[in-house]
Amino acid sequence: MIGLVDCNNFYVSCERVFNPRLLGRPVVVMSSNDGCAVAMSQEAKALGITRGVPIFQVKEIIRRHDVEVMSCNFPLYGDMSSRVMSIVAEMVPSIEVYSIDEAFFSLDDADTDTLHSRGKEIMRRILKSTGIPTSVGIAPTKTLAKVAARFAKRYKGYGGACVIDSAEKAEKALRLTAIGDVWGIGRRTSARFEADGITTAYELASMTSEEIKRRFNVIGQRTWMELNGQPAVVSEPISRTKEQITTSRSFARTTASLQQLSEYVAQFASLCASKLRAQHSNAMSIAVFIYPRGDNRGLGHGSFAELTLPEPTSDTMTIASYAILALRSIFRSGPDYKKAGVTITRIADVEQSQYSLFIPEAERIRRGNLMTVVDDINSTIGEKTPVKVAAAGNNQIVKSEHRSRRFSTRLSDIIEIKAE
DNA sequence: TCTGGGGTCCTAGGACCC
DNA sequence: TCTGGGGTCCTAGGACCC
Repeated sequence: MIGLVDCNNFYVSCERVFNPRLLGRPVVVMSSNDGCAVAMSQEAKALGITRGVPIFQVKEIIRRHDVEVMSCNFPLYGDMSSRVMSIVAEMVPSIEVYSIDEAFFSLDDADTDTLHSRGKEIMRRILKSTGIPTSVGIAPTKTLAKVAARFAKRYKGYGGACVIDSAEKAEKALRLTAIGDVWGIGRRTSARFEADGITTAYELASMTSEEIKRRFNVIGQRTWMELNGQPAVVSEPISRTKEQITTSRSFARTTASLQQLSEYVAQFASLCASKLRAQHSNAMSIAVFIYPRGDNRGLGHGSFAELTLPEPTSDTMTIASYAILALRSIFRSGPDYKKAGVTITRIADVEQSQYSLFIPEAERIRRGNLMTVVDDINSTIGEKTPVKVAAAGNNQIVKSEHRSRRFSTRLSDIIEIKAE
């Protein structure tokens, strides 16, 4: 059997751990730049605030009901996530961390009572050790475990943990699950199904395999198998190296200045480079994109440029200077820009990188040593004033007006308890 | 007026190889 | 006038996830 542990309203729950004043109240955590709602407490959901809605559209609800709005605080959520995951890892034979707030795990026993109580025990330990409430779903496949976890969340009777361990239970759950709520079936695919009169997960699971093969791609076929209890979604090896690394932001204020954009792009490139070094890789290619105001889809004509680097590298200075070259090739004076980003691709492990014959190895080694020192400084004493390329400037890019402190990762932000 | 960010997988089509 | 067959690799775009 496969289990799924899913943290409830994760970002909001993290904020509540360190700020009990938020308990029992409507709370919204906003996306970067304080733009959209990305996590809501139950109380905020009840007021009709939905995930992804722009904050300015719900201003009136926020004002009228005194909703607490928080800027997102990823260092906090990331740290809380790894605490939750390490607790789960101690309690199960194997774990696959699927996202910041979810993990699949394996369970070898098959008895329903044991499964249910083990699920509850995992929830209890996580809550006690971290303060984060969770839900658990257990079933023969990942897709069914997802269904089970939704049920655990939705219906109080399960006590937070739901087990699907028979055909009858699966059928009951699938009949109550809308097609678009199935893992792997998004907006586009569910619209296609609905046009054919298929509205529940049960109707999808009941199709014949010929029908599925004729009408859908392999993803649809896998989903169908999983709903019928046959595992088809393979496990990922833990901590795979990334094949693509992106850093992008919307700006607090739009800008028409090449100088300003160059600083932002240099910052994004630097961040990409340090993420690259953290996974011990080099990249061969760098792309820069800029969004003019009014272009929400992005990537209008001439707003994207990709360059090949002289050799595989993770050197901040090389990557930043190529990023600025790429930016200059697409920048036009006139429009206001509201967003930019840098993506590095063609990533390979340092040991497997094939370097240029014409760049002296000594230079490569010197740069590598320099980056190691920079990373060391920044990870130990560079908290507030990190060492960086001068081209990155010193400007705050995004708006983040309601951010909590980095309680669990920064000593100067540690929580204080005052005696009355 | 104001609307996130960072990923993965799959597929079709082009380029290329022998 | 007539001109093969079988394959790999890469990339862009679509769809999806949290």
